[in-house]
Amino acid sequence: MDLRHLKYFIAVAEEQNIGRAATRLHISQPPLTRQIQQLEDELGVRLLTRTPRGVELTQAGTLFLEEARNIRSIVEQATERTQRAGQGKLGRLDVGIFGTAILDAIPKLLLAFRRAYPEVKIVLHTMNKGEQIEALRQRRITVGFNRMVAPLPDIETKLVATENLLLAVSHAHPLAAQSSVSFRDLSEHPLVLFPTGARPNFIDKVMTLCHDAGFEPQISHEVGDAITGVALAAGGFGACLVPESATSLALPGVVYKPLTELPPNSRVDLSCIYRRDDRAPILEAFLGVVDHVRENLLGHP
Amino acid sequence: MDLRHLKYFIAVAEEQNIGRAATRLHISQPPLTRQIQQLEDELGVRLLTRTPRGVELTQAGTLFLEEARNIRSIVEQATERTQRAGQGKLGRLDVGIFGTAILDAIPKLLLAFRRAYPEVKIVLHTMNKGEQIEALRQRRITVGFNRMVAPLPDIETKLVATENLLLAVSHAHPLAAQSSVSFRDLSEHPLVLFPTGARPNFIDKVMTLCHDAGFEPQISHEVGDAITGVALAAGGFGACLVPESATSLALPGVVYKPLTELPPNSRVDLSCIYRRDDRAPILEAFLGVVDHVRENLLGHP
DNA sequence: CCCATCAATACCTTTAAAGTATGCTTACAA
DNA sequence: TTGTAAGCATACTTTAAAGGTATTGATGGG
Repeated sequence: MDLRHLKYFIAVAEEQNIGRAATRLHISQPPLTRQIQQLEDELGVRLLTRTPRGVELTQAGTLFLEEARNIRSIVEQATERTQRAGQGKLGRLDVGIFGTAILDAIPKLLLAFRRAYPEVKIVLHTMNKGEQIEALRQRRITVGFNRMVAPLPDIETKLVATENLLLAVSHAHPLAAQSSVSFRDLSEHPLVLFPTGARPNFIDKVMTLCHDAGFEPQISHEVGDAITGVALAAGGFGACLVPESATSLALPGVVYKPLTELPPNSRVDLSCIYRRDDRAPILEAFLGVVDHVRENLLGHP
Repeated sequence: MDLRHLKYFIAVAEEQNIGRAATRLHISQPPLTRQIQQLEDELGVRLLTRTPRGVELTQAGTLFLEEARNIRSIVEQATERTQRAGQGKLGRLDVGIFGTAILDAIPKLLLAFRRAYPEVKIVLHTMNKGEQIEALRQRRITVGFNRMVAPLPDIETKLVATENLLLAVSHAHPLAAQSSVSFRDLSEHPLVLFPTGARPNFIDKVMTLCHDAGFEPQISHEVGDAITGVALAAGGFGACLVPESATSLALPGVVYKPLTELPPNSRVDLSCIYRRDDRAPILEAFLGVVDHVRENLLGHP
């Protein structure tokens, strides 16, 4: 049996007349007669009774008509769903997230993507940089978000945004009282740095900036993530350099101070990473949204 | 698209290798490659990524695999259901019923049929003889049950059972006291007859029997149906001749007396009627059950 | 660097679907 | 009753498409 048989049978059943059905199907009558006979033979069931004015359905034929219409509609739906999946409009996107970006840039991006592709299910996985790269290679995620990604042969990197550096300090901290804080002022105060884990990371960035500015930073603590860092700053354990998006972390007792006289390249980048060989339509769609959002929503130089 | 494409795609998806899938499908590799390409072209969707070791599914391909399996299973089910319908095992049987036979023979028959063909829905329609014939011609029913059916060119008749005549009388009736009642005794007593409506009917049968026995019956009342007739007999309005199956009607005050010295042909028949040109498998099935039940369950000479 | 594996392409064969012509049955009308 | 028209079925031809064989091209492993 064949989908053609179903189409033909539906036409014949609806016209109650093989000749008219043939006209409607843009074929001649004899092949249609034969296809219907073939269908009946294959099922071993008489679907039509031949009358002098045409044909009429048997009980089995009536049932088969319903079934045939049902099958055709299911095939149609399957086709459409597959096509939407092929256009990246239907399916699932596994995303690796990490760091302060989840406080600002990532939600904006994901919301924009969801608005454009509402039928794509977004699954978030919190993992650090090394885990993200591993997960990309094993195809457990399709995109990851991270900062300071070193180039890799199989992983493509796409800049999503750059942010200014701010200083998080307790309101009791001496720098909190200053109307403006220069980057060089940091040489006089112990710093809380983050994150620990895979290098190079934000710590290396800060160290480089300090060296470029001509001083060696006093390191108070190295902690795992921005939240811990800001919390320590709030508790007076030191000043903490954070990307702009961390200001969403409104912990009690914390003030965020802008910095003046920053060395060049002091902005921190947020990138998304994905397999260079991945041609999945959902990824293409996502990267399109990234481009679009970067131009419209996120701050950049 | 074609069911063949689905079958081929499922094989390829399961083998993850076009060559192996071709072997499994008993065709060679190139046509299979082409059929898959054709499917992809038609959908406009890439379903497979070609790898050096074979192929693997894209996200859209994974979705389409599910859809394809689903469609095939639905087609399979539709085929089976249609075949069962073609064998009279699935569908609907509209039955016209009437008279005292609904008290005994018809329930036995319908129960036997339901046991043999549990997936056939039986719909009962109470209608008299004329209505049954009309309904058969209009195909509103497929079989009817009746007594004393005159031959008709388009309606076939099949004897289901014959029954003896009994006399229903009030326990206060003079005949109730006799140890045996002869048919000729009826000449001395007024009779309640039924049914009114389409002739010839049971009334004509009784009249003919009386004439054959050499007397003119005294007619007390003519009523619409057996239940009314027996009720009148119970009330002392006269004796009422009934088929054996009416004894299921155990109205208070009624006794059923067998008759002796009955004239020949005194048994009453129950027949089923159906369109002579009807070849519906469910009807064939039903008639088969009728034959079977008549031999095993119902009394006959 | 070559070989094995596997998909893709080119070209030919075979199957089956579509077309044309015609026959057969039956209802309807003269 | 017979002629006629409508409509399905059959016989035969054409054409389109599925399948086969041989070969090429790409890629990872030894």
